Amino acid sequence: VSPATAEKVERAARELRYRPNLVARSLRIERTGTVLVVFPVLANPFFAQVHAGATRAAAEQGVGVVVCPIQDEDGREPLPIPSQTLDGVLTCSLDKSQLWETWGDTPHVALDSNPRHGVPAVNMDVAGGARQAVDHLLSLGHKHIGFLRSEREAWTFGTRHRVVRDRTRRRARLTEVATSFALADAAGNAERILGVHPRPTAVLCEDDNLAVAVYHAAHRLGLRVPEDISVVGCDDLPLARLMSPELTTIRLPAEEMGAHGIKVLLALMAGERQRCPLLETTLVLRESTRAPRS
Amino acid sequence: VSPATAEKVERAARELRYRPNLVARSLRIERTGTVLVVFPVLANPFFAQVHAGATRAAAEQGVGVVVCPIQDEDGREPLPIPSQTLDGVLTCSLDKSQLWETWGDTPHVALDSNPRHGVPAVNMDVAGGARQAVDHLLSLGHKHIGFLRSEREAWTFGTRHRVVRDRTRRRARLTEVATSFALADAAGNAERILGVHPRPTAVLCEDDNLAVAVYHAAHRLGLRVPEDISVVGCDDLPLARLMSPELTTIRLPAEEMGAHGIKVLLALMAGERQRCPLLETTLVLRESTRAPRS
DNA sequence: TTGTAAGCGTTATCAG
DNA sequence: CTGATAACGCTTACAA
Repeated sequence: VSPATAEKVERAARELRYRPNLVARSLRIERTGTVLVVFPVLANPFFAQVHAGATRAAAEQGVGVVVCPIQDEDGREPLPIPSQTLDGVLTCSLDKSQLWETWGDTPHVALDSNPRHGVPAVNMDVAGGARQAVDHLLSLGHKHIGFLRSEREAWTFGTRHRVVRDRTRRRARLTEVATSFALADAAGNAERILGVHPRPTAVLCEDDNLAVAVYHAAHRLGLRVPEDISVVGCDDLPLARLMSPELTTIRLPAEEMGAHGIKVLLALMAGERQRCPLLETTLVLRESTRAPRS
Repeated sequence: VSPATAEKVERAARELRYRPNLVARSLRIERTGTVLVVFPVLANPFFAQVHAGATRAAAEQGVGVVVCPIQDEDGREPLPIPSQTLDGVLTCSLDKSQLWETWGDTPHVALDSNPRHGVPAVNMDVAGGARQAVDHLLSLGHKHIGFLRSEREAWTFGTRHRVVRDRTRRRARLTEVATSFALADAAGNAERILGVHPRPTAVLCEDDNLAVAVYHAAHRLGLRVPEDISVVGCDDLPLARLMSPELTTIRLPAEEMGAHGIKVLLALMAGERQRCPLLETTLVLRESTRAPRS
């Protein structure tokens, strides 16, 4: 374009306060440039990390990301889902296949979900992480392990549950307590698992926040971590390094999963179906685990 | 419509797997039925409550809500903002007027923000809440109050800061420490404020999470709450009732603000400008405050 | 009750 | 390099 006309056009645009109509543009080019990321709840640092990874990966391709949770923080009340004009949907930690119909045939990739649900899934090696955690406790000599697990049904929780049961079989006693992630529940259930007789010498938690509840309960019961009770968390939230003693926890590649999910989704939108490798998880050893008292 | 034709149409629709194109529909009716809610960060229960209120109020009018944070959890890295096709924008706890230009002239209401920024603002009585908290401590007889405040500039923090300074003037000594909300910072700064000589007998925190950090620091320094140090939080997160001792904190009407914000926004979209009353805040007295040792 | 046509604001194509 | 025109898929108004 000639610089002269370009200038003329730009001035006219400014004078008329011209704003391109993005809806019309989307209609014409047949894409909105936006994908939706759906989480169970908003206020969880793990999901925030997934989101950060997804958002940055999407931005690299000029795609925007908006978020929507399906529950409020108490984890009870379902929240309405926006039926929006979107290029794609990325769900995280949701197994509800009924929910997936909300978006008809818009491209959909699931993070941290059952890979057998017909939706391309990007997953972390949840089983491997759990295995490392259990093996760590067994190798320290623990013979009675508590498992403060999620009462919610989900692929992650299911696989973790299975691994913990299988791996402890004939090697240690296992005491399970199911809980919601709501703080009040977690606090009560943490006390319950520490109140079992005989008491477990170590507790495995589905989540770092639950580990906080266990610390809290231990404190109330006059037990010391890790002298009286070892604790292992999951997610490696920033919080984990600030607890005293610092929390041994399973690190999950949250950001990486978010970024990877977006790549698979964008590929899917372009018509290509990609292979999805399991993302690596590692046990981060800190101060909250040691051998049980003899 | 005749039931016969209706049936015929519906069958044809099913057979052809017809999906209405929402973009085309939006172009024609000139609205998308979606508003964007923007928060500083994702993983904060306070914002989650605001979101729940906003989402439910919007759903009542058939409007969907999507969310977007402008920072990642560390509070450092800015995240890209989706420039989307939206009917309106609700920002929460953001003062950055530059950011507001992102949405051109789409209707915009600001929550918890400076009312003098030309954008309709729905606010809580932050000043009143802070006043109650300070007065409570003064009436207990505290003569040296610590204020663990946010280092970020924002309308809320500014007003609270002003109230705390004005209200303590000539009535108590005031020791201020500014901090970010990042856990590592908070932990360090909590220790700093308790390390001051002479030590404050009470600490006021910008946020319940900061109060957790203060509890933590107190514990490390061998101080007991509230015998050695009184603590007051802000937000009344679910967490507050689970701390031991239970936290005295300023309750902010988060859900109400979200719902009210949506109402004002929808009215604005319809062309009406509404008055915005200050939403009530109350100090919730629990166990973390008492008179100082004499 | 059913069918037709115009128009929303873009982008893309094709003459001038 | 410029200007006119069709098409995206829907809603709405009006005619058959």
